[in-house]
Amino acid sequence: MSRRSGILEFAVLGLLRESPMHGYELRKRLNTSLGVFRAFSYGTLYPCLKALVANGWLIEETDSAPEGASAAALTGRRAKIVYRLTAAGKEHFEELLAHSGPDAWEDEHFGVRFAFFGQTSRDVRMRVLEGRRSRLEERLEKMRTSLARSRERLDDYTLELQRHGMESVEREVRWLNELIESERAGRDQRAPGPAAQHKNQSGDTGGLPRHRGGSRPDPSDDTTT
Amino acid sequence: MSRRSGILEFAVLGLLRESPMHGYELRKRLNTSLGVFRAFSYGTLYPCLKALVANGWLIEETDSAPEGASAAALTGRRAKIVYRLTAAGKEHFEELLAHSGPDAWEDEHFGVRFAFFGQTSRDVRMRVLEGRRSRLEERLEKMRTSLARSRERLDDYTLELQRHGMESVEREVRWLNELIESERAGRDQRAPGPAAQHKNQSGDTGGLPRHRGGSRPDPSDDTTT
DNA sequence: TGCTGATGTATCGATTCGATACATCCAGAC
DNA sequence: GTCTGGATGTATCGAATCGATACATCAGCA
Repeated sequence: MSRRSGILEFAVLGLLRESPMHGYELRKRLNTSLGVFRAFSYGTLYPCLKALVANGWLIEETDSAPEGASAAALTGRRAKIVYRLTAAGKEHFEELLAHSGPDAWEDEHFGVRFAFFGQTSRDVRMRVLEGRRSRLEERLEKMRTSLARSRERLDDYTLELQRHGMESVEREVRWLNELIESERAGRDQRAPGPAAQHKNQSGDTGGLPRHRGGSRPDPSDDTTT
Repeated sequence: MSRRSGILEFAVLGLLRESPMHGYELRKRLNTSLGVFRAFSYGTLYPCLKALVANGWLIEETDSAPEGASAAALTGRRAKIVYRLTAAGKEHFEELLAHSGPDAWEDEHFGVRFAFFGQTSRDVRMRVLEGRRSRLEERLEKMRTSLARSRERLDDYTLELQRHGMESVEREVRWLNELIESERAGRDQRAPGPAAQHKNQSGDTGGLPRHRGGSRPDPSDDTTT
């Protein structure tokens, strides 16, 4: 259960909180709804689901008898497992939501955390946003240093690569600034309550930092895996 | 030797073409000079180096006797292996450079390919740039579709995540457009020759697409691994 | 003197990927 | 009518990769 699967677990719990789902659908959601960030494979998802069930956070229901009442057991229907969040699972997810430790703003986690900001308390949101920002600023600093050190021996294309990379990070920081700003502005004004549906009021709230970048393996790509 | 190691091989060969290096330095370069894209671990790099040596594309030289002439073998000095490109290796790299197949514009490859554009022929550059662009446009299309399908049931933060993701990709496309533009403009005007040092002439050439996004595991992060 | 941190090579277990097998169902072509 | 392709759906396996760590040398510096 390394860095990665931690966030998978979080995402699965979060998605199932909304409604029970099949593994298949879960994977699709993971790779589209949750922002362009990461394509988890079945080889990762199914073991994760099993682990969550073993922990008592999920239960699996075989959705038998889709039509006729008796047809169910008769035909020896295919498995079709629907995963549902248990009370314990919900509680566990709530705990995870409340964490705002450093890894919440690492690349692998931030996008998913952000996707569930709707059910995250305002102060945790703030901490994560600010943590993310300082993380990126550190990164920028390092990029600047290393660029300064090596500028001379680099050719144009490499330089352009560097420049563009930095610009992207800078853009992301600006974004975070807007988001933080708008969180500050909205203070005590809007309840942090779960799943607020305030539908993009006036301007727009700001923006979210592109998680793993605007380019990833193409989550919506239905390469079976 | 899956998708990934293919590009590692390419990058290693390319870096060693410039000058021989230790594995350690190689890794550093991989994670900084080559743009913010990917942190390869030693567990991947060293096996890769061995494979390249086995193929005859590299030779390893133990850089003995750093100071005194005889001190070398005496103390049983530490290994310190310098990798150097062989003629065969150089030839192989040249071949790789000439390829412009679909995977050249996949996320994992594009950044590295771009970093070596200095020694890539103009038409290959064009093909890769255009391939990349259409790849991203496909992606955008899918994102739009999936967003349209699910817009209603998504909360603000999720929506914002989507929006930002798309915007990043759009930005990247614009970038590619500028790059393609400027490649077209410079046609027959500047020799495609290796490592052109035309130092960012007037405006700027355009930009390169952020490879794995403006945010990656932090290549310059000296977490030993 | 001894400490710390950069340089440097190397490996190992755990995780994750990518491909694939297999099965069901439906819609549209023929 | 039935056949075929594609979406849905569960599941596993070998290979690739990661992340951590061990180990060793050397420079600076307190």
